[in-house]
Amino acid sequence: MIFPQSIRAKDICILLVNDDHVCCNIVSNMLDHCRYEVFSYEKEMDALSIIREKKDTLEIILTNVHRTYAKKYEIIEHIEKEFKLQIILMSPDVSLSEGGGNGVTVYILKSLSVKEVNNLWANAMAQEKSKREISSSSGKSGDKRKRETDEENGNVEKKRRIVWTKEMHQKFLDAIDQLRNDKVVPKKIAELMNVPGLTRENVASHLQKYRLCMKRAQGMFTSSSYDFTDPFNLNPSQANSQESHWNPFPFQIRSRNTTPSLFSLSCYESRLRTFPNMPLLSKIQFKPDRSFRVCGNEKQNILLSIEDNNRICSDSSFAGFRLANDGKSIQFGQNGHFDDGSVNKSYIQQDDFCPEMGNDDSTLGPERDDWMSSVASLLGVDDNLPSILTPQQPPTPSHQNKVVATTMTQPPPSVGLQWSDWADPPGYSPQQPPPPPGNEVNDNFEIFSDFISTGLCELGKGMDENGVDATGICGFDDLLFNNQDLT
DNA sequence: GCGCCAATAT
DNA sequence: AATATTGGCG
Repeated sequence: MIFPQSIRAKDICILLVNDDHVCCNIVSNMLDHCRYEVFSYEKEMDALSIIREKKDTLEIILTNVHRTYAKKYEIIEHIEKEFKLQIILMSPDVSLSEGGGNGVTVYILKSLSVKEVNNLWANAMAQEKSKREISSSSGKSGDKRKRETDEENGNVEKKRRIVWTKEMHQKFLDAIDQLRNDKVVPKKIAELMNVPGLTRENVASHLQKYRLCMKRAQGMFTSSSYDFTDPFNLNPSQANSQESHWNPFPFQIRSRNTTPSLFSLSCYESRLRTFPNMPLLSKIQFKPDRSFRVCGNEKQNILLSIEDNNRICSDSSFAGFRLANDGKSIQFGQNGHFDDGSVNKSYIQQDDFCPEMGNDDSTLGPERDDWMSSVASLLGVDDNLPSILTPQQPPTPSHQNKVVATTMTQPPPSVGLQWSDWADPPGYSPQQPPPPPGNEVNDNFEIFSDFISTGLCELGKGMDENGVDATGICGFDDLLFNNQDLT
């Protein structure tokens, strides 16, 4: 763990010692909004050494001392004694606020609400102000020296680092959109955005990065240009608009999620954000006794495959989708086996839908419904997916040893997505992978050999409700694409 | 002076 | 990591 080197004196410098990310986020957002700096740190002991190192710039310690941490009082007292810093303690543990913990200025009981942070912040501001007034009136001479180097007004107002909030970025995008026929240049964008204090340089810098992202994103997909109107990945997000940091890379996702019991496919979410105006596919859930793999090929497409009982690519376990090489279509399908042993490699059929989702072929369980509506939302169609998914020509066992690729009906053209089967993109020649040891037939390899290569990654580990180890979900941050770590 | 880009700084 | 700054060039 490396503490940010950029730590420096601002109006107030706070060290946030926290292992609770929700908490961290709330606080961070608040502080960002107030233009204060906050640094989070996870390990108490590490934090202590940081405090020692940075004590001259730190003014408040905001800490979430975990109740299981044996030395919690020690730390608090230590901070108090050694550094004479304000301590704000957050804890879910009521008893902490009663006994022990000398030197704690404010207690916050978790979980934390925005309102509480507001109050806290007002409090901290007030304290700081009075402290400042005192110190500036008592140590005038020292201060003056500094002031004088600032020349005259003493109000050079160091250029405020602008924060590209989602709103601002949206304005930025809107401006570009308005300029669609004109030349898109920083000056005009800045004018159209009409944000006070925003300079041409600011916009130029942002534009530079925007274009860079565009280029990278384009490169992700094959040849043809894909219209990324939102390479910054902001539009479809319902996230807190106050959030100041956005993810410049379209396909990154949040951190690893190892929810036990039921996994939700967060990686899909981020994937789908590459499609403007498309609703997020937020929930596809799998039973925990299945394992997942996310594979990437050199074209940066991804898909999700499901292992059956920890055996890779066994009988009838595949579900997933991938971006077609036109960059505008999504292909998805399911591997199905017929009674006579023939394999249907690429269709989605209503009646034996998603056995790997934990449903019996005949069952229309809630999970299936979830899945269906997820796919529906993925495709931007209404929830009546079954009618869409009904194959035009239902595959029958008579298709012996033949790949059945059922073409689906078209979704509304507005979405611009095409149903298609798993056919390889033109000009694509898959490499024959070595047959996996012990597996006579490996249908998934046959179909998806292009995906299953060096980019393959094992997903996070999780436990199911019986304590059985199950492989969970991963994010793109675990993936290597083109041998490049994208994170 | 502007816009673009890459490199570099904060 | 995100943004700013700078310098070179058209």
